[in-house]
Amino acid sequence: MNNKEIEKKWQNYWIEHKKFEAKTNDIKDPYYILVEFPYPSGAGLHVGHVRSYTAQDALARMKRMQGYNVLFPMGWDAFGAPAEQYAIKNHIHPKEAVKENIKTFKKQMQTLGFSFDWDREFSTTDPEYYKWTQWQFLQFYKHGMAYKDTIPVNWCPKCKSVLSNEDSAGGVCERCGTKVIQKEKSQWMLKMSNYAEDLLTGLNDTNFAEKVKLGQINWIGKSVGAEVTFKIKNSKETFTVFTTRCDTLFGATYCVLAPEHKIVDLITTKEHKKEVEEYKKQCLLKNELERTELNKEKTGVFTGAYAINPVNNKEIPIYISDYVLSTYGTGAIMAVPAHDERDFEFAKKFNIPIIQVLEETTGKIKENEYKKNSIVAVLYDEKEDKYLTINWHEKGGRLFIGGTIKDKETALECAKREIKEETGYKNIELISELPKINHHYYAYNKDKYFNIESTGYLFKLVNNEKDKQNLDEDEVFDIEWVDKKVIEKEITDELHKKTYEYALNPGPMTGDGIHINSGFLDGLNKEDAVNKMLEYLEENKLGTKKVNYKMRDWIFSRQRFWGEPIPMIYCKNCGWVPMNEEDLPLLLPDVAEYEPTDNGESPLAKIDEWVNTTCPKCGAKAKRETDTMPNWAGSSWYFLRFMDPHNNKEFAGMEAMKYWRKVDWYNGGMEHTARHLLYARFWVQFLYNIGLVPSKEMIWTRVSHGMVLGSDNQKMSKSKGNVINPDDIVNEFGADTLRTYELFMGDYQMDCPWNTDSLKGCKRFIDKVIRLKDKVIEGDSYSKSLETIINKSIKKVENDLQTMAYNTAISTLMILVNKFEDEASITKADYKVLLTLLNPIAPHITEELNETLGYSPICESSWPKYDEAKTIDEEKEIGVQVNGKLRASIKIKLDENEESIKEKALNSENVKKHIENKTIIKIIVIPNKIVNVVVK
RNA sequence: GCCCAAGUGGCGGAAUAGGUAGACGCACAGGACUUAAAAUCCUGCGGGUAUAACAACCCGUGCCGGUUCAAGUCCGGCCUUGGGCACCA
Repeated sequence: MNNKEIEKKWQNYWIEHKKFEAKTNDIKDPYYILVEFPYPSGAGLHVGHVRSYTAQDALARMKRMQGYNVLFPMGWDAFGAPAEQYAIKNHIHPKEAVKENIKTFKKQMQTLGFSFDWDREFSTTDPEYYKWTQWQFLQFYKHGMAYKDTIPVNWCPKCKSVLSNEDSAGGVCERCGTKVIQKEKSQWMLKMSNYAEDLLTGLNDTNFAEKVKLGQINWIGKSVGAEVTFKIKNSKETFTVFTTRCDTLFGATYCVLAPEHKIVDLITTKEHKKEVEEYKKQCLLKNELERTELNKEKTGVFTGAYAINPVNNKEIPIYISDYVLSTYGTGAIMAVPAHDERDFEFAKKFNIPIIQVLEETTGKIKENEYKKNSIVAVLYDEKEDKYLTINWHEKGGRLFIGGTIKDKETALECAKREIKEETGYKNIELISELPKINHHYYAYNKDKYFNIESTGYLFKLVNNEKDKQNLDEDEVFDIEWVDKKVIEKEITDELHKKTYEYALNPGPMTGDGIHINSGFLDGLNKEDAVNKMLEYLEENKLGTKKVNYKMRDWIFSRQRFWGEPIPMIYCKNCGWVPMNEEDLPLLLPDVAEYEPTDNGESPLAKIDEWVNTTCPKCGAKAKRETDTMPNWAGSSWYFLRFMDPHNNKEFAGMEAMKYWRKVDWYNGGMEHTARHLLYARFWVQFLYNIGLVPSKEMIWTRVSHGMVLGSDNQKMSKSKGNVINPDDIVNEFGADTLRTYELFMGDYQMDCPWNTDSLKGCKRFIDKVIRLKDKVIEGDSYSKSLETIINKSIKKVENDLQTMAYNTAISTLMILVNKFEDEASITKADYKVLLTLLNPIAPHITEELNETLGYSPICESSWPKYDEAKTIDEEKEIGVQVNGKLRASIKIKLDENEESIKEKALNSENVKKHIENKTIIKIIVIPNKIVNVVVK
């Protein structure tokens, strides 16, 4: 028989005998394996799909043999724009296109032998399914979790169409290239922000990969801070800012309001009205991308108003700028340019004072320190690209110019004086004053500990004119101009090093340190100062502790045809009224035109007989909502439906869900780990809170796979011509070869390029397995010579399949096969165990070969057990090192005593050579691993 | 800019807990079988010094430094690539 016949034979066998049917309430333990259901595109199955489905299939097949009741379902996430586009073009109903595509996908999946339970198949576009998606939306609405709000959307003025973020990448319409603008639109929203904290803490009840959890955490974007209220000079208005750094309040030198902030118009003075109006207008013209991406240069205008800093009553100017978002926090900030990147940039541009309130600390703090103020001056010669340094040689190494500030002298005067005294240079120009540093050190010549506040300066050399130096007796050093490299290598003093860094990269100090210029916070570090300030604000009713999240509410409306209709009705008398639950599903109409309307309404808006209805509450004439749900809706709960797919009374029965508990193993693409998973968890948590699912988290482990790239290491795409069609591979090499190769190609969780030559290697491996059958002799126990490697292999393959190390599972089997080949004959038992271990990966050929041995099908047998004692070699070769270098290897018996190992090691010829005339300091023996002889 | 992941032969990739780096496969080279090809089998395959051959030695897991008897693996500092977020105060 050829490949195709064998594959067909077994695929039929599995289906006819319902081998993969998952029965709810089986007495066996449940195990739910889920792989993201695909969008059935016209392009057919991608080799990337094949990789993850095969991986999950292998796990499912092994788990079944291990005695679990495995639920391994498949379905279709078939709503979405491509089907709608196709429909517009060809004037057919998208459901027809979807039907065709599903047929293709399913056929492809079946030729690959995936062990899905097809009895549970459904599509999100089935009315029996989306009925429940709509029903769940109504629950959101009834529990106050869905509301309408006006939100700006991406709008293409030429296509007259609302665009998703993907369709408007780069700020232009994907189809016609017109610049996308923002248009306000009333949309349905789900109050997901209410769940921010629960979605965060819920992660503790999951076993997601760390990076997946991190993705969730970042998306939620929790930050703890304070809201502080500012009064306005000569006005009754106040405004509140959100800050995570209330410890820097003494350093606030201005405030910024988002241009959309409500009080802008109320506080803007007459003199500034025009500018403010103009700026606001500009902001409106910009689309979201321009506001965010074109952030090279800060813009903004002064309102003429002054805020009163509540901690020191200083008057500070209020600006408006679009670098403050109206949608986050309070839409207003206090700006601390000395300690925030953005504020620093803005302050530099608008010449706003910068007040340092936090000093970085360097050196080690000691008791009984003497305090003083000093400077470090960096003098730069632009022409030579060199810096002036003082070389104390052994007495203190290389430093910049430093010195102590005298009484009645400013820091700047001190810096200039020191340069002149120590080096003689007198024509210098100040470039910048650098942030102050709090430094602790020990002075050998004085035998004292010092704590200094050092001000750094960067000067430029104007010319080489010099006065005579004016040195103390103990000041013996060389003055040297050196370049960057020397500085980076030779200046090791922490204070000078740090000063140099500041000179090189002017910017705010955003790290930790100790507070200065901060009244009651002086001397505290960041954390303590934050807490103390919070206390102070709350005591004096100036502000409160506050938590903010980046995560916003979920915009749930799409102006599309091909999505679940939102089951809401607008009545002039009653407002928005939910449909009666018993009237669900609200079906999509059977029409053949799907062009959007000119004003950006969904295509549904044009279908009068569908739109016009009566109010469920008062019976008056009313209109249906014409927006549909986003693609994410149907996929937010499909894994629940798989637990009870034919239920026509509920979306899924509690009993069934309690039996299956949760998804044990969920595999999907990395690109979905943030949003899809977050939406799904939110959906489940809501259902849990209203008592409809058994636990708050319904997914236990989430893992992600790498992409299969083209052989050119690029993403596969038609335009690059590097697409591999799985059908071609199955035709030429067979499904088992393709499956084996896809798992063998590399680390499952990493991207990996396709290589047809490598695939041929897997074909060779399968052929070898087939040829082994000629060596099989009777015998129902393992050959003595193969016992150890067989036990080892069972252990390794079993372990690898459940840790996604598919590639090493296969290499283990290759090693086993090579070993079998070396034998003159192998027993039936030997062969059977090989076939069973390989079966999850290559199910067809292994079933066929197994049948020729006269055994019952592998899918009806159980997974082999290994004997731990027989997985260990009796004799082992270990390395012998001398001073960490490998010099010999010796054979040892399992658990041989240390003395005898040492003796063997020391007696190896090459080891003897290397320890000759040397003293053995110690001999390290790591049992069964290595010996290291340390000599001197 | 920030966060995450990854850098190992000609290539895909191994290396469980710090313990013989390069498993397994591909490609390549030589040989066997064959009229021939395919298939199959055998041998070699990180770089270098060296040798008739063996042995032996040196270097080697992105770069620099550290910890350790011992580092691909741990620590500190960089560089490069890929992915995610992107003015979130």
